[in-house]
Amino acid sequence: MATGRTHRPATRSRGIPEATVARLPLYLRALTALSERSVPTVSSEELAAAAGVNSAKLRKDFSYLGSYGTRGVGYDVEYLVYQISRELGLTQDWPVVIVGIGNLGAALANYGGFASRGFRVAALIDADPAMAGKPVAGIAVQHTDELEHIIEDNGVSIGVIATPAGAAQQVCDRLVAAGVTSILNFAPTVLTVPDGVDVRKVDLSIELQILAFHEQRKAGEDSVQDSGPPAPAARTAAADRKGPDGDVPAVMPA
Amino acid sequence: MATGRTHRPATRSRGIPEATVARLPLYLRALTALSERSVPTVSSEELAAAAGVNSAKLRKDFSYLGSYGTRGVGYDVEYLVYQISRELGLTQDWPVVIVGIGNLGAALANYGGFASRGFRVAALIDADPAMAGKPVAGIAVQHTDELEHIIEDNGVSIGVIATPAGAAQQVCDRLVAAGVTSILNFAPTVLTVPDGVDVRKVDLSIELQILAFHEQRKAGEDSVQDSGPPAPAARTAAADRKGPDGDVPAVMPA
DNA sequence: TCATCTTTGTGCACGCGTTCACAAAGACAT
DNA sequence: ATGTCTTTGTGAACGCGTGCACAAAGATGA
Repeated sequence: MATGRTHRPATRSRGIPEATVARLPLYLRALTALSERSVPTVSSEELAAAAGVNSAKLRKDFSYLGSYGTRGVGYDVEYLVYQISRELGLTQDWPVVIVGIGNLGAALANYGGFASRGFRVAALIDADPAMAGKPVAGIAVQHTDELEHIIEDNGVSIGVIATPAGAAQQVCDRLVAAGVTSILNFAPTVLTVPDGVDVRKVDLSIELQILAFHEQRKAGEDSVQDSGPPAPAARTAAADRKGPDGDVPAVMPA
Repeated sequence: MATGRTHRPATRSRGIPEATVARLPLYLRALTALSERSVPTVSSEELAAAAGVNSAKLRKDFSYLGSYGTRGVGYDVEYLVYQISRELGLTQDWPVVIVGIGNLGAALANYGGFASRGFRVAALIDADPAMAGKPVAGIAVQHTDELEHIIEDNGVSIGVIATPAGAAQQVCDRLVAAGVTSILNFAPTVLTVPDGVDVRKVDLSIELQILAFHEQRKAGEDSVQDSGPPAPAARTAAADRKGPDGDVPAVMPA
Protein backbone atom coordinates (compact mmCIF):
# COMPACT_ATOMS: atom_id res chain seq x y z
CA MET A 1 0.00 0.00 0.00
CA ALA A 2 1.10 3.45 -0.54
CA THR A 3 1.46 4.90 2.83
CA GLY A 4 0.33 8.30 3.85
CA ARG A 5 3.30 10.13 5.21
CA THR A 6 2.10 13.01 7.24
CA HIS A 7 3.01 13.71 10.77
CA ARG A 8 -0.55 14.20 11.78
CA PRO A 9 -0.53 11.86 14.79
CA ALA A 10 -4.05 10.57 14.68
CA THR A 11 -6.01 12.55 12.21
CA ARG A 12 -9.42 11.28 12.91
CA SER A 13 -10.71 13.72 10.31
CA ARG A 14 -14.14 14.81 11.34
CA GLY A 15 -14.46 11.61 13.25
CA ILE A 16 -13.88 9.31 10.31
CA PRO A 17 -10.96 6.97 11.00
CA GLU A 18 -8.22 6.93 8.43
CA ALA A 19 -8.62 3.21 7.90
CA THR A 20 -12.24 3.75 7.02
CA VAL A 21 -11.45 6.53 4.58
CA ALA A 22 -9.04 4.18 2.82
CA ARG A 23 -11.84 1.65 2.34
CA LEU A 24 -14.51 4.05 1.11
CA PRO A 25 -13.19 4.03 -2.47
CA LEU A 26 -13.40 0.27 -2.39
CA TYR A 27 -17.03 0.33 -1.36
CA LEU A 28 -17.73 3.00 -3.90
CA ARG A 29 -16.34 0.88 -6.68
CA ALA A 30 -18.42 -2.11 -5.70
CA LEU A 31 -21.52 0.05 -5.34
CA THR A 32 -20.98 1.63 -8.74
CA ALA A 33 -20.84 -1.80 -10.30
CA LEU A 34 -24.15 -2.69 -8.59
CA SER A 35 -25.63 0.59 -9.69
CA GLU A 36 -24.76 -0.17 -13.29
CA ARG A 37 -26.60 -3.43 -12.98
CA SER A 38 -29.55 -1.49 -11.58
CA VAL A 39 -29.48 -3.34 -8.29
CA PRO A 40 -31.62 -1.27 -5.92
CA THR A 41 -30.37 -2.42 -2.51
CA VAL A 42 -27.62 -4.53 -0.98
CA SER A 43 -27.06 -6.04 2.40
CA SER A 44 -23.85 -5.41 4.27
CA GLU A 45 -23.02 -9.06 3.76
CA GLU A 46 -23.24 -8.90 -0.02
CA LEU A 47 -21.45 -5.60 -0.35
CA ALA A 48 -18.72 -6.72 2.01
CA ALA A 49 -18.12 -9.81 -0.09
CA ALA A 50 -17.88 -7.68 -3.23
CA ALA A 51 -15.43 -5.33 -1.60
CA GLY A 52 -13.42 -8.12 -0.03
CA VAL A 53 -13.91 -7.11 3.58
CA ASN A 54 -15.66 -8.27 6.73
CA SER A 55 -19.33 -7.30 6.93
CA ALA A 56 -19.09 -6.04 10.50
CA LYS A 57 -16.25 -3.79 9.47
CA LEU A 58 -18.28 -2.45 6.59
CA ARG A 59 -21.22 -1.67 8.82
CA LYS A 60 -19.00 0.07 11.31
CA ASP A 61 -17.41 2.06 8.49
CA PHE A 62 -20.80 3.22 7.27
CA SER A 63 -21.87 4.06 10.78
CA TYR A 64 -19.23 6.79 10.80
CA LEU A 65 -20.97 8.40 7.85
CA GLY A 66 -24.36 8.21 9.46
CA SER A 67 -27.21 5.75 9.50
CA TYR A 68 -27.82 5.17 5.86
CA GLY A 69 -29.17 1.65 5.99
CA THR A 70 -32.56 0.20 6.66
CA ARG A 71 -32.74 -2.68 9.08
CA GLY A 72 -34.19 -5.79 7.63
CA VAL A 73 -33.51 -4.53 4.12
CA GLY A 74 -29.99 -3.24 3.60
CA TYR A 75 -28.55 -0.18 1.92
CA ASP A 76 -29.98 1.77 -0.97
CA VAL A 77 -27.32 1.56 -3.65
CA GLU A 78 -27.83 4.91 -5.36
CA TYR A 79 -28.14 6.75 -2.13
CA LEU A 80 -24.97 5.24 -0.76
CA VAL A 81 -23.07 5.97 -3.95
CA TYR A 82 -24.00 9.57 -3.56
CA GLN A 83 -23.16 9.77 0.13
CA ILE A 84 -19.75 8.19 -0.25
CA SER A 85 -18.97 10.28 -3.30
CA ARG A 86 -19.84 13.38 -1.38
CA GLU A 87 -17.85 12.31 1.64
CA LEU A 88 -14.80 11.67 -0.52
CA GLY A 89 -15.24 14.96 -2.26
CA LEU A 90 -15.84 13.41 -5.64
CA THR A 91 -18.86 15.54 -6.40
CA GLN A 92 -16.51 18.33 -7.25
CA ASP A 93 -13.91 18.71 -9.94
CA TRP A 94 -10.26 18.11 -9.01
CA PRO A 95 -7.75 19.39 -11.52
CA VAL A 96 -4.55 17.38 -11.33
CA VAL A 97 -1.11 17.92 -12.80
CA ILE A 98 1.30 15.15 -13.63
CA VAL A 99 4.97 16.06 -13.45
CA GLY A 100 7.46 13.84 -15.22
CA ILE A 101 6.18 12.45 -18.47
CA GLY A 102 8.36 9.40 -18.91
CA ASN A 103 7.03 5.90 -19.35
CA LEU A 104 5.14 5.99 -16.10
CA GLY A 105 3.89 9.55 -16.41
CA ALA A 106 2.55 8.82 -19.87
CA ALA A 107 0.86 5.68 -18.63
CA LEU A 108 -0.78 7.64 -15.85
CA ALA A 109 -1.94 10.29 -18.27
CA ASN A 110 -3.57 7.60 -20.35
CA TYR A 111 -5.06 5.86 -17.36
CA GLY A 112 -8.83 5.93 -17.56
CA GLY A 113 -9.39 5.81 -13.83
CA PHE A 114 -8.21 9.37 -13.66
CA ALA A 115 -10.81 11.08 -15.70
CA SER A 116 -13.69 9.00 -14.49
CA ARG A 117 -14.23 10.19 -10.97
CA GLY A 118 -13.99 13.90 -10.62
CA PHE A 119 -10.30 13.98 -11.46
CA ARG A 120 -9.25 15.91 -14.51
CA VAL A 121 -5.74 16.01 -15.90
CA ALA A 122 -5.19 19.74 -16.11
CA ALA A 123 -1.65 19.58 -17.40
CA LEU A 124 1.35 17.39 -18.12
CA ILE A 125 4.70 18.84 -17.17
CA ASP A 126 8.19 17.68 -18.05
CA ALA A 127 11.66 19.10 -17.67
CA ASP A 128 12.81 17.95 -21.09
CA PRO A 129 12.48 20.81 -23.60
CA ALA A 130 12.19 18.24 -26.37
CA MET A 131 8.94 17.03 -24.85
CA ALA A 132 7.33 20.46 -24.78
CA GLY A 133 4.38 20.66 -27.09
CA LYS A 134 4.29 16.97 -27.78
CA PRO A 135 0.84 15.56 -27.17
CA VAL A 136 0.47 12.71 -24.68
CA ALA A 137 -2.99 11.28 -24.11
CA GLY A 138 -4.32 14.17 -26.14
CA ILE A 139 -2.71 16.83 -23.98
CA ALA A 140 0.29 18.91 -24.96
CA VAL A 141 3.20 18.52 -22.57
CA GLN A 142 4.36 21.78 -21.02
CA HIS A 143 7.79 22.69 -19.78
CA THR A 144 8.67 22.81 -16.11
CA ASP A 145 9.17 26.55 -16.36
CA GLU A 146 5.42 26.91 -16.65
CA LEU A 147 4.75 24.91 -13.49
CA GLU A 148 3.85 27.81 -11.24
CA HIS A 149 1.61 29.44 -13.82
CA ILE A 150 -0.23 26.22 -14.49
CA ILE A 151 -0.89 25.51 -10.84
CA GLU A 152 -2.19 28.98 -10.15
CA ASP A 153 -4.20 29.46 -13.32
CA ASN A 154 -6.01 26.18 -12.89
CA GLY A 155 -6.34 26.20 -9.15
CA VAL A 156 -4.62 22.85 -8.92
CA SER A 157 -4.35 21.39 -5.45
CA ILE A 158 -3.34 17.83 -6.29
CA GLY A 159 -0.04 16.99 -7.95
CA VAL A 160 1.32 13.67 -9.18
CA ILE A 161 5.07 13.22 -9.23
CA ALA A 162 6.40 10.67 -11.71
CA THR A 163 9.89 12.02 -12.13
CA PRO A 164 13.15 10.21 -11.39
CA ALA A 165 14.01 10.08 -7.71
CA GLY A 166 16.64 12.76 -8.00
CA ALA A 167 14.21 15.41 -9.19
CA ALA A 168 11.28 14.54 -6.95
CA GLN A 169 12.03 16.66 -3.90
CA GLN A 170 12.72 19.72 -5.99
CA VAL A 171 9.55 19.28 -7.99
CA CYS A 172 7.67 18.69 -4.77
CA ASP A 173 8.97 21.91 -3.27
CA ARG A 174 7.90 23.89 -6.31
CA LEU A 175 4.46 22.30 -6.35
CA VAL A 176 3.94 23.08 -2.69
CA ALA A 177 5.22 26.62 -3.05
CA ALA A 178 2.78 27.14 -5.89
CA GLY A 179 -0.14 26.02 -3.78
CA VAL A 180 -0.46 22.26 -4.14
CA THR A 181 -1.46 20.64 -0.86
CA SER A 182 -1.81 16.98 -1.85
CA ILE A 183 0.84 14.94 -3.57
CA LEU A 184 0.83 11.46 -5.00
CA ASN A 185 4.44 10.38 -5.26
CA PHE A 186 5.63 7.63 -7.60
CA ALA A 187 9.30 8.46 -7.25
CA PRO A 188 11.24 6.16 -4.96
CA THR A 189 12.16 8.81 -2.41
CA VAL A 190 10.95 10.08 0.90
CA LEU A 191 9.49 13.52 0.33
CA THR A 192 9.72 16.20 2.96
CA VAL A 193 6.79 18.58 3.04
CA PRO A 194 5.52 21.27 5.38
CA ASP A 195 2.63 20.64 7.73
CA GLY A 196 -0.73 20.71 6.08
CA VAL A 197 0.46 18.98 2.93
CA ASP A 198 -0.57 15.36 2.38
CA VAL A 199 1.73 12.96 0.64
CA ARG A 200 0.88 9.45 -0.41
CA LYS A 201 3.40 7.27 -2.07
CA VAL A 202 3.15 4.42 -4.51
CA ASP A 203 6.29 2.41 -4.63
CA LEU A 204 6.71 -0.42 -7.02
CA SER A 205 9.90 -1.81 -5.74
CA ILE A 206 8.78 -1.72 -2.12
CA GLU A 207 5.73 -3.80 -2.98
CA LEU A 208 7.87 -6.32 -4.79
CA GLN A 209 10.28 -6.56 -1.90
CA ILE A 210 7.47 -7.23 0.52
CA LEU A 211 6.23 -10.00 -1.73
CA ALA A 212 9.72 -11.41 -1.97
CA PHE A 213 9.93 -11.56 1.78
CA HIS A 214 6.80 -13.66 2.07
CA GLU A 215 7.78 -15.71 -0.93
CA GLN A 216 11.10 -16.55 0.64
CA ARG A 217 9.36 -17.51 3.82
CA LYS A 218 7.05 -19.88 2.02
CA ALA A 219 9.90 -21.44 0.08
CA GLY A 220 12.23 -21.92 3.01
CA GLU A 221 9.65 -23.05 5.48
CA ASP A 222 11.08 -26.53 5.66
CA SER A 223 14.75 -26.24 4.81
CA VAL A 224 15.67 -23.16 6.74
CA GLN A 225 18.50 -23.23 9.22
CA ASP A 226 18.97 -19.49 9.51
CA SER A 227 22.72 -19.69 8.76
CA GLY A 228 23.39 -17.73 11.92
CA PRO A 229 24.07 -14.12 11.09
CA PRO A 230 27.81 -13.49 11.32
CA ALA A 231 28.13 -12.65 14.97
CA PRO A 232 27.57 -8.92 15.15
CA ALA A 233 29.80 -8.98 18.17
CA ALA A 234 33.46 -8.11 17.76
CA ARG A 235 33.55 -5.86 14.76
CA THR A 236 36.04 -3.06 15.04
CA ALA A 237 35.12 -1.00 12.04
CA ALA A 238 34.73 -1.84 8.40
CA ALA A 239 35.94 -5.29 9.16
CA ASP A 240 33.96 -8.18 7.80
CA ARG A 241 32.37 -6.80 4.67
CA LYS A 242 30.49 -9.60 3.03
CA GLY A 243 27.80 -11.96 3.91
CA PRO A 244 27.92 -15.72 3.79
CA ASP A 245 27.29 -15.58 0.07
CA GLY A 246 30.33 -13.51 -0.53
CA ASP A 247 29.27 -10.36 -2.23
CA VAL A 248 26.86 -7.57 -1.60
CA PRO A 249 24.05 -6.59 -3.96
CA ALA A 250 24.62 -4.35 -6.91
CA VAL A 251 23.04 -0.94 -7.03
CA MET A 252 19.88 0.91 -6.28
CA PRO A 253 16.97 1.75 -8.48
CA ALA A 254 17.06 5.12 -10.13
CA MET B 1 -0.38 2.93 -0.09
CA ALA B 2 -0.96 -0.30 -1.71
CA THR B 3 -2.44 -2.54 0.82
CA GLY B 4 -1.67 -6.14 1.38
CA ARG B 5 -4.85 -8.07 1.05
CA THR B 6 -4.42 -11.48 2.48
CA HIS B 7 -6.60 -13.10 4.99
CA ARG B 8 -3.69 -14.12 7.11
CA PRO B 9 -5.02 -12.86 10.42
CA ALA B 10 -1.79 -11.94 12.11
CA THR B 11 1.07 -13.47 10.21
CA ARG B 12 3.89 -12.56 12.47
CA SER B 13 6.19 -14.33 10.02
CA ARG B 14 9.09 -15.75 11.92
CA GLY B 15 8.40 -13.14 14.54
CA ILE B 16 8.78 -10.15 12.24
CA PRO B 17 5.65 -7.96 12.32
CA GLU B 18 4.10 -7.13 9.00
CA ALA B 19 4.43 -3.42 9.62
CA THR B 20 8.14 -3.85 10.11
CA VAL B 21 8.54 -5.86 6.92
CA ALA B 22 6.85 -3.05 5.03
CA ARG B 23 9.44 -0.61 6.31
CA LEU B 24 12.52 -2.70 5.65
CA PRO B 25 12.68 -1.71 1.97
CA LEU B 26 12.60 1.91 3.08
CA TYR B 27 15.55 1.42 5.38
CA LEU B 28 17.35 -0.52 2.71
CA ARG B 29 17.00 2.30 0.24
CA ALA B 30 18.34 4.86 2.69
CA LEU B 31 21.20 2.55 3.64
CA THR B 32 22.12 1.93 0.03
CA ALA B 33 22.35 5.66 -0.54
CA LEU B 34 24.67 5.95 2.46
CA SER B 35 26.69 3.02 1.22
CA GLU B 36 27.23 4.72 -2.12
CA ARG B 37 28.58 7.72 -0.29
CA SER B 38 30.89 5.37 1.59
CA VAL B 39 29.44 6.30 4.96
CA PRO B 40 30.64 3.57 7.34
CA THR B 41 28.10 3.85 10.17
CA VAL B 42 24.84 5.61 11.02
CA SER B 43 22.94 6.21 14.20
CA SER B 44 19.30 5.23 14.45
CA GLU B 45 18.50 8.92 14.62
CA GLU B 46 20.16 9.74 11.30
CA LEU B 47 18.85 6.72 9.49
CA ALA B 48 15.36 7.29 10.80
CA ALA B 49 15.42 10.83 9.48
CA ALA B 50 16.54 9.61 6.08
CA ALA B 51 13.79 7.02 5.98
CA GLY B 52 11.18 9.39 7.30
CA VAL B 53 10.31 7.46 10.45
CA ASN B 54 10.63 7.69 14.20
CA SER B 55 13.99 6.55 15.56
CA ALA B 56 12.48 4.42 18.31
CA LYS B 57 10.42 2.62 15.72
CA LEU B 58 13.47 1.99 13.62
CA ARG B 59 15.38 0.55 16.53
CA LYS B 60 12.51 -1.71 17.43
CA ASP B 61 12.24 -2.81 13.82
CA PHE B 62 15.90 -3.74 13.74
CA SER B 63 15.60 -5.51 17.04
CA TYR B 64 13.34 -8.04 15.36
CA LEU B 65 16.17 -8.89 12.99
CA GLY B 66 18.68 -9.26 15.79
CA SER B 67 21.15 -7.03 17.53
CA TYR B 68 23.06 -5.52 14.68
CA GLY B 69 24.01 -2.20 16.22
CA THR B 70 26.81 -1.10 18.46
CA ARG B 71 25.85 1.01 21.42
CA GLY B 72 27.48 4.36 21.49
CA VAL B 73 28.29 4.09 17.79
CA GLY B 74 25.35 3.08 15.67
CA TYR B 75 24.88 0.60 12.83
CA ASP B 76 27.43 -0.57 10.32
CA VAL B 77 25.98 0.43 6.98
CA GLU B 78 27.31 -2.35 4.77
CA TYR B 79 26.50 -5.00 7.29
CA LEU B 80 22.97 -3.78 7.70
CA VAL B 81 22.45 -3.55 3.94
CA TYR B 82 23.39 -7.17 3.70
CA GLN B 83 21.25 -8.29 6.61
CA ILE B 84 18.14 -6.55 5.38
CA SER B 85 18.69 -7.76 1.84
CA ARG B 86 18.97 -11.27 3.08
CA GLU B 87 15.92 -10.93 5.29
CA LEU B 88 13.88 -9.64 2.38
CA GLY B 89 15.15 -12.41 0.17
CA LEU B 90 16.90 -10.08 -2.22
CA THR B 91 20.09 -12.07 -2.30
CA GLN B 92 18.39 -14.47 -4.62
CA ASP B 93 17.01 -14.08 -8.08
CA TRP B 94 13.27 -13.58 -8.50
CA PRO B 95 11.95 -14.08 -12.00
CA VAL B 96 8.82 -12.02 -12.54
CA VAL B 97 6.22 -12.02 -15.29
CA ILE B 98 4.17 -9.01 -16.25
CA VAL B 99 0.77 -9.74 -17.71
CA GLY B 100 -0.99 -7.05 -19.68
CA ILE B 101 1.39 -4.95 -21.73
CA GLY B 102 -0.61 -1.78 -22.21
CA ASN B 103 0.58 1.65 -21.21
CA LEU B 104 1.09 0.65 -17.62
CA GLY B 105 2.56 -2.77 -18.31
CA ALA B 106 5.07 -1.27 -20.70
CA ALA B 107 5.99 1.38 -18.17
CA LEU B 108 6.54 -1.30 -15.56
CA ALA B 109 8.68 -3.32 -17.94
CA ASN B 110 10.84 -0.27 -18.48
CA TYR B 111 11.02 0.58 -14.82
CA GLY B 112 14.57 0.41 -13.59
CA GLY B 113 13.65 -0.49 -10.05
CA PHE B 114 12.65 -3.91 -11.24
CA ALA B 115 15.92 -5.21 -12.51
CA SER B 116 18.08 -3.67 -9.86
CA ARG B 117 17.18 -5.63 -6.78
CA GLY B 118 17.07 -9.28 -7.47
CA PHE B 119 13.99 -8.97 -9.63
CA ARG B 120 14.29 -10.03 -13.22
CA VAL B 121 11.58 -9.63 -15.82
CA ALA B 122 11.34 -13.16 -17.14
CA ALA B 123 8.55 -12.50 -19.60
CA LEU B 124 5.95 -10.06 -20.83
CA ILE B 125 2.56 -11.52 -21.61
CA ASP B 126 -0.38 -10.02 -23.44
CA ALA B 127 -3.68 -11.32 -24.79
CA ASP B 128 -3.48 -9.28 -27.97
CA PRO B 129 -2.05 -11.45 -30.77
CA ALA B 130 -0.87 -8.29 -32.50
CA MET B 131 1.48 -7.65 -29.59
CA ALA B 132 3.12 -11.06 -29.79
CA GLY B 133 6.75 -10.84 -30.77
CA LYS B 134 6.90 -7.10 -30.43
CA PRO B 135 9.78 -6.04 -28.22
CA VAL B 136 9.02 -3.95 -25.16
CA ALA B 137 11.92 -2.88 -22.99
CA GLY B 138 14.06 -5.24 -25.01
CA ILE B 139 11.89 -8.26 -24.34
CA ALA B 140 9.60 -9.87 -26.88
CA VAL B 141 5.98 -9.96 -25.77
CA GLN B 142 4.48 -13.43 -25.64
CA HIS B 143 0.89 -14.46 -26.06
CA THR B 144 -1.32 -15.45 -23.15
CA ASP B 145 -1.48 -18.98 -24.49
CA GLU B 146 2.11 -19.43 -23.41
CA LEU B 147 1.42 -18.33 -19.85
CA GLU B 148 1.55 -21.73 -18.21
CA HIS B 149 4.68 -22.78 -20.08
CA ILE B 150 6.47 -19.60 -19.18
CA ILE B 151 5.66 -19.85 -15.49
CA GLU B 152 6.78 -23.43 -15.25
CA ASP B 153 9.85 -23.20 -17.44
CA ASN B 154 11.20 -20.21 -15.56
CA GLY B 155 10.10 -21.17 -12.09
CA VAL B 156 8.23 -17.92 -11.73
CA SER B 157 6.60 -17.36 -8.38
CA ILE B 158 5.80 -13.65 -8.62
CA GLY B 159 3.33 -12.26 -11.13
CA VAL B 160 2.39 -8.69 -11.93
CA ILE B 161 -1.10 -8.05 -13.29
CA ALA B 162 -1.49 -4.90 -15.37
CA THR B 163 -4.51 -5.92 -17.40
CA PRO B 164 -7.87 -4.19 -17.54
CA ALA B 165 -10.07 -4.92 -14.54
CA GLY B 166 -12.26 -7.32 -16.47
CA ALA B 167 -9.45 -9.72 -17.25
CA ALA B 168 -7.64 -9.57 -13.93
CA GLN B 169 -9.38 -12.35 -12.04
CA GLN B 170 -9.08 -14.75 -14.91
CA VAL B 171 -5.39 -14.00 -15.37
CA CYS B 172 -4.92 -14.33 -11.64
CA ASP B 173 -6.53 -17.74 -11.61
CA ARG B 174 -4.29 -18.96 -14.39
CA LEU B 175 -1.18 -17.59 -12.73
CA VAL B 176 -2.05 -19.28 -9.48
CA ALA B 177 -2.91 -22.55 -11.17
CA ALA B 178 0.45 -22.47 -12.90
CA GLY B 179 2.29 -22.04 -9.64
CA VAL B 180 2.54 -18.33 -8.91
CA THR B 181 2.16 -17.64 -5.20
CA SER B 182 2.66 -13.87 -5.03
CA ILE B 183 0.77 -11.33 -7.06
CA LEU B 184 1.13 -7.61 -7.47
CA ASN B 185 -2.16 -6.31 -8.81
CA PHE B 186 -2.51 -3.03 -10.65
CA ALA B 187 -5.99 -3.72 -11.96
CA PRO B 188 -8.78 -1.96 -10.07
CA THR B 189 -10.47 -5.12 -8.82
CA VAL B 190 -10.57 -7.24 -5.74
CA LEU B 191 -8.82 -10.49 -6.52
CA THR B 192 -9.87 -13.73 -4.93
CA VAL B 193 -7.09 -16.20 -4.33
CA PRO B 194 -6.64 -19.44 -2.44
CA ASP B 195 -4.88 -19.56 0.90
CA GLY B 196 -1.15 -19.40 0.67
CA VAL B 197 -1.16 -16.88 -2.13
CA ASP B 198 -0.18 -13.31 -1.35
CA VAL B 199 -1.77 -10.43 -3.17
CA ARG B 200 -0.76 -6.81 -2.90
CA LYS B 201 -2.60 -4.16 -4.79
CA VAL B 202 -1.57 -0.82 -6.14
CA ASP B 203 -4.54 1.32 -6.95
CA LEU B 204 -4.13 4.68 -8.51
CA SER B 205 -7.62 5.89 -8.24
CA ILE B 206 -8.00 4.85 -4.62
CA GLU B 207 -4.96 6.88 -3.70
CA LEU B 208 -6.34 9.89 -5.48
CA GLN B 209 -9.69 9.54 -3.77
CA ILE B 210 -8.06 9.42 -0.37
CA LEU B 211 -6.17 12.58 -1.21
CA ALA B 212 -9.37 14.22 -2.38
CA PHE B 213 -11.01 13.41 0.93
CA HIS B 214 -8.32 15.19 2.89
CA GLU B 215 -8.17 17.98 0.37
CA GLN B 216 -11.86 18.61 0.75
CA ARG B 217 -11.48 18.62 4.48
CA LYS B 218 -8.76 21.22 4.34
CA ALA B 219 -10.77 23.39 2.00
CA GLY B 220 -13.86 23.36 4.15
CA GLU B 221 -12.10 23.66 7.46
CA ASP B 222 -13.14 27.25 8.04
CA SER B 223 -16.61 27.28 6.61
CA VAL B 224 -17.68 24.05 8.22
CA GLN B 225 -19.73 23.92 11.34
CA ASP B 226 -19.27 20.20 11.86
CA SER B 227 -23.02 19.68 12.18
CA GLY B 228 -22.13 16.72 14.38
CA PRO B 229 -22.89 13.37 12.88
CA PRO B 230 -26.69 13.23 13.15
CA ALA B 231 -27.10 12.29 16.76
CA PRO B 232 -27.52 8.54 16.65
CA ALA B 233 -30.17 9.13 19.26
CA ALA B 234 -33.64 10.35 18.40
CA ARG B 235 -34.31 10.03 14.72
CA THR B 236 -37.85 9.13 13.95
CA ALA B 237 -37.50 7.38 10.65
CA ALA B 238 -36.50 8.65 7.25
CA ALA B 239 -36.55 12.04 8.82
CA ASP B 240 -33.34 13.89 8.47
CA ARG B 241 -32.20 12.74 5.11
CA LYS B 242 -29.63 15.24 4.06
CA GLY B 243 -26.00 15.77 4.49
CA PRO B 244 -24.52 18.57 6.50
CA ASP B 245 -24.40 20.50 3.25
CA GLY B 246 -28.11 20.80 3.09
CA ASP B 247 -29.06 19.27 -0.18
CA VAL B 248 -30.55 15.90 -0.75
CA PRO B 249 -29.23 13.45 -3.29
CA ALA B 250 -31.06 11.63 -5.96
CA VAL B 251 -33.17 8.97 -4.41
CA MET B 252 -33.97 7.34 -1.16
CA PRO B 253 -35.03 4.01 0.10
CA ALA B 254 -38.75 3.71 -0.24
C1' DT C 1 -52.37 -5.10 16.40
C1' DC C 2 -49.23 -8.59 17.14
C1' DA C 3 -45.75 -12.00 15.95
C1' DT C 4 -41.95 -13.23 13.28
C1' DC C 5 -37.99 -12.61 10.54
C1' DT C 6 -34.17 -10.10 8.58
C1' DT C 7 -30.47 -6.97 8.84
C1' DT C 8 -28.52 -2.96 10.79
C1' DG C 9 -25.84 -0.45 14.30
C1' DT C 10 -22.79 -0.85 18.15
C1' DG C 11 -20.84 -2.18 22.95
C1' DC C 12 -17.07 -4.73 24.15
C1' DA C 13 -12.84 -7.20 24.20
C1' DC C 14 -8.64 -8.26 22.12
C1' DG C 15 -4.36 -7.70 19.62
C1' DC C 16 -1.12 -5.13 16.84
C1' DG C 17 1.62 -1.12 16.31
C1' DT C 18 3.59 3.12 18.11
C1' DT C 19 5.87 5.85 21.31
C1' DC C 20 8.06 7.06 25.59
C1' DA C 21 11.57 6.66 28.57
C1' DC C 22 15.30 4.37 30.64
C1' DA C 23 18.64 0.89 31.86
C1' DA C 24 22.38 -1.69 29.81
C1' DA C 25 26.27 -1.75 26.73
C1' DG C 26 30.03 -0.37 24.57
C1' DA C 27 33.57 3.39 23.04
C1' DC C 28 36.90 6.41 24.50
C1' DA C 29 39.72 9.30 27.45
C1' DT C 30 42.28 9.71 31.52
C1' DA D 1 40.79 0.46 35.83
C1' DT D 2 37.54 3.77 36.24
C1' DG D 3 34.48 7.33 34.74
C1' DT D 4 31.97 9.69 31.28
C1' DC D 5 29.40 9.97 27.22
C1' DT D 6 26.79 8.23 23.44
C1' DT D 7 23.52 5.26 21.46
C1' DT D 8 21.27 0.94 21.42
C1' DG D 9 17.66 -2.34 22.83
C1' DT D 10 13.36 -2.94 25.20
C1' DG D 11 9.67 -2.89 29.04
C1' DA D 12 5.48 -0.80 29.54
C1' DA D 13 1.57 2.10 28.48
C1' DC D 14 -1.52 3.68 25.23
C1' DG D 15 -4.47 4.08 21.20
C1' DC D 16 -6.34 2.47 16.92
C1' DG D 17 -8.47 -1.06 14.25
C1' DT D 18 -10.88 -5.45 14.02
C1' DG D 19 -14.32 -8.80 14.80
C1' DC D 20 -17.80 -11.00 17.76
C1' DA D 21 -22.16 -11.13 19.18
C1' DC D 22 -26.43 -9.14 20.29
C1' DA D 23 -30.07 -5.83 21.06
C1' DA D 24 -32.82 -2.55 18.52
C1' DA D 25 -35.27 -1.36 14.34
C1' DG D 26 -37.95 -1.94 10.72
C1' DA D 27 -40.37 -4.95 7.14
C1' DT D 28 -43.80 -8.22 6.31
C1' DG D 29 -47.77 -11.14 6.97
C1' DA D 30 -51.70 -12.80 9.52
